[in-house]
Amino acid sequence: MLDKNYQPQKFEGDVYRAWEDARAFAAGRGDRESARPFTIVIPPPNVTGSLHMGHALNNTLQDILVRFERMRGRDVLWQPGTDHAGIATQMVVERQLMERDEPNRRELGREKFIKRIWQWKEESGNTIVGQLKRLGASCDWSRLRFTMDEGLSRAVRKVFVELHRAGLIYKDKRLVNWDPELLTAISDLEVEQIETKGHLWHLRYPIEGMTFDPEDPATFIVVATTRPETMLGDSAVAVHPDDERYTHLVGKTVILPIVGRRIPIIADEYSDPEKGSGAVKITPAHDFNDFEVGRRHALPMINVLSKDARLSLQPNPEFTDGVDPSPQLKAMILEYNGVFRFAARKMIVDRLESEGLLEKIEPHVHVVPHGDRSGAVIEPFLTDQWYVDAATMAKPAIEAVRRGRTTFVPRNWESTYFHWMENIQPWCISRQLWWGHQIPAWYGPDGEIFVAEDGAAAKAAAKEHYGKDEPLKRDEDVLDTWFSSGLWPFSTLGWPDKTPEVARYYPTDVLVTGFDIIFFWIARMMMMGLHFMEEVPFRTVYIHALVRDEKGQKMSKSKGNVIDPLELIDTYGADALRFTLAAMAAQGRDVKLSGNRVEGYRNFATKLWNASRFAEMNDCVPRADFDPATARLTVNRWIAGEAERTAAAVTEALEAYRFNEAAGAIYHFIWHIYCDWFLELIKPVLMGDDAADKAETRAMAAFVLDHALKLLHPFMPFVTEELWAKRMPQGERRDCLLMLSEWPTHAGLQNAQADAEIGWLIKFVTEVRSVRAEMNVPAGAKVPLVIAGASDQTKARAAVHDETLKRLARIDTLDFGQTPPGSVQIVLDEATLAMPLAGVIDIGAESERLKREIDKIGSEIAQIDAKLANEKFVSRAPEHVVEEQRERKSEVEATAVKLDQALKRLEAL
RNA sequence: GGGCGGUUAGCUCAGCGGUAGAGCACUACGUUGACAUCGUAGGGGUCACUGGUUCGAUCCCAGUACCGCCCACCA
Repeated sequence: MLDKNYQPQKFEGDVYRAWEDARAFAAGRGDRESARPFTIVIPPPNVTGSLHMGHALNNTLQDILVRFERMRGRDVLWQPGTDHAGIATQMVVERQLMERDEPNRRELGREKFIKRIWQWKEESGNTIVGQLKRLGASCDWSRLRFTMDEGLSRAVRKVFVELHRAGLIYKDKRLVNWDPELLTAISDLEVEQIETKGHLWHLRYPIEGMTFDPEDPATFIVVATTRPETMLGDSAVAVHPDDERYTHLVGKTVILPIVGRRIPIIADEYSDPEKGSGAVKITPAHDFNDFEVGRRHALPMINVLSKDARLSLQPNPEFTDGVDPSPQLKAMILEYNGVFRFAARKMIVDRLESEGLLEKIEPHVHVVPHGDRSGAVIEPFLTDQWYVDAATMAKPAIEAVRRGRTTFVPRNWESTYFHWMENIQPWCISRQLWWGHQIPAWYGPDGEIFVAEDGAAAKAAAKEHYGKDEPLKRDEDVLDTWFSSGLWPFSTLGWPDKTPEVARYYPTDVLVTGFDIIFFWIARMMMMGLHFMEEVPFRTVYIHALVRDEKGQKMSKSKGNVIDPLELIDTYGADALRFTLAAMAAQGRDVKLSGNRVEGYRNFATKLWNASRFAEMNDCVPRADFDPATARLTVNRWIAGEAERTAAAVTEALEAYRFNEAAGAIYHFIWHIYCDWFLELIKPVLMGDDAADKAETRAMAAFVLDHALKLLHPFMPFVTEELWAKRMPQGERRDCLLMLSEWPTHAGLQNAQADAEIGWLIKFVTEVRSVRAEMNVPAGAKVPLVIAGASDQTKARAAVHDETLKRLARIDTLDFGQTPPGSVQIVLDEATLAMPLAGVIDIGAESERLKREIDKIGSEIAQIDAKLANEKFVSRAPEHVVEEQRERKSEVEATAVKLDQALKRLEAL
């Protein structure tokens, strides 16, 4: 017996356990050995993470696909796992140490700190796995992987070594995005450009050989800068070669204020005459553009900052222009060193101002790079880092998408992918962190680098190189988290071992993810997959939207507009949340989530629950020997056809990744066809006493309900599985789980005659109800009805469905004959439905109603006439469109005639 | 600066070269033998604007306005 109410909290956990107990999620099940595999790798959530709405959407869509294909008989592998998320995780544990007043990271030391993180990971690292289970995710959990598992770490080392050997990984000294708070390099992608109100300082640099006079512009050159503190590291002033204002100065030298260093005025096209003063200071060690200018002109790169963004001036020849520092300079260095960058800015501006070297300060809006994790202003910083030659590796990855070996859905994301890949920069992969894959590179005493998969191999290589054993020191840095994520589609399958899984499940079928990680992740997987597996990692990339709040804003903790999916699951059930996300996941549009939408779909689950209760109460039990194609009753033939059409629509939509259309189709079928009409139409049969009709109808009601449960299962797995089992007469689970049952693929159940007849029936009932309501006939009142002018077909139909019509339209007697005087009249095809309600209704109102109908239909006739009178329309529009209009015209005209007659009858009273 | 997307009912969104749709909200009625987490009926839209293509445009094309996102850019 089903409970009276739908209460998802009561069974979702049990249903999930039943699936797990049956090992229903496992790939390579015995019954699917010869089946085609279907593979999805999960975008691994951070171990630190807990389920947010983005995960909920992402995993719901994957689960829908996976359940759909599993029911279609494929051998499904949905490969789960989590990501070690280098910076994020390290920060979480550091924060925890701080909160607990425990020794910090540095005090602990690397080894103990890493141990601590592992400990944390064991304790609370898998909360998100439990949360994904609550969502209903049918991953093969027995294959759960973590990016820092030994196997995956081995893959990382092998990839590093091989790419290094191929010259695709190299070490280089160049500017990186340096996070002075986290004290690590980060990649371009981890930098967020934030528009900031700042200032533009115009500085006067005195020209050598002239006596500086603030009143005489000929004695100095003005440079504009947003970062005056970096002027200590200037090594040139650049002007545009064509800028006539400055031509006479090119080749001259200026004396860098405060420092006194002599630096050249150079001509370089980088300088933009429109910007600032047209002359720009060049600080190669602290600006990406200046770095390039510096390289072109072989300028010294003078670093004036420390790793934590304090002034750090070295009185070396580079800094002092080769001369011994003066006592004043020494004093200045002492004064400035250790001053934080923004404080230094003020000190320097003040000093320049006092010396008459500050021309003006303008307010200035510009974008400033910030670290996406720390929020700190990023410092371009000159360091040694490891890089991947992304430009080379991108080439096959671009080609693969161009040739359609991997396809994006929706297609337009391909241009985003191409644009980025074609302009890709060297990828900085080293991070000055402790948590992650330590770079497999060792250094000899003379700095020689030995890249090898382990220490022993490095040692051997060193021995061969030096001719004897030398002490080696391992690179302390770790790899960018995305380096290991890039291997995910094959490292999770056991690569570099030649496992059966690699052979069977790679390449994967589809990757489901948000557009925000196209660059971070998709691009890297493409590069790595093509290089190491010589095959794309996935055939299709389905890009879904971002989930926003109901006002369309991105959810964020700071805005406080975060909707917690787990709370929605608690309140409405996982199925309601899943269905909402699927129904709103139209391609190319963000998902704006509102709570009452979820509530609406919870109500849908309730509806289904109650329909199942109805089936239960009426002994509508599936019968193994029942063949829906043999149904005799029109209503049963009709519903079978509708079920078949719906299956086709859902299937087609899912194949095209149109989740919202698939969801819409099954929703409409269950609620508005099966419940609203079919169940109402069969009540008289079920209450009646024709045993054969009853048996057929029960079997059909059960068959179609099962069919609907299957179609709905990918979207609402819990309630469908529960109903599948519980509504059986024994109240016991069948040996077969719904999730492992077969997807409906019937054909030949449609029947045009049945469709027409039930269509007529529905129109009949709807029209009568509508007119009753309009005429204020009390809802409870039963009225007589006479059908005038009925054809034989109509008479037959009315006779067969006599009880149904009476029940649904609230009619007490249903006869054929002439329209009685004083009737409310409805034109239905060739017939007129008359309800003799003289005395009950207002004749005037009825006459008004008929006139409105006549007006409406008149304007439609006019519209059609205008079209048909248009010679161009008749000659140029496709034949079937013209024919359609002609047919429509004759139908509508016939109706108009009948309406006129009806009105005349009424007025004749 | 480069690119992408959006503008359809009060709200959130589908859709489409030929009668404009859903959910929620709203109004009226309703304890009809699954369901008030419901049923029946109803109101509500110049499909942002301007041109063009077409027999016909909400839909295709161009432009405009507004909104949003991505990439680039510390003068």
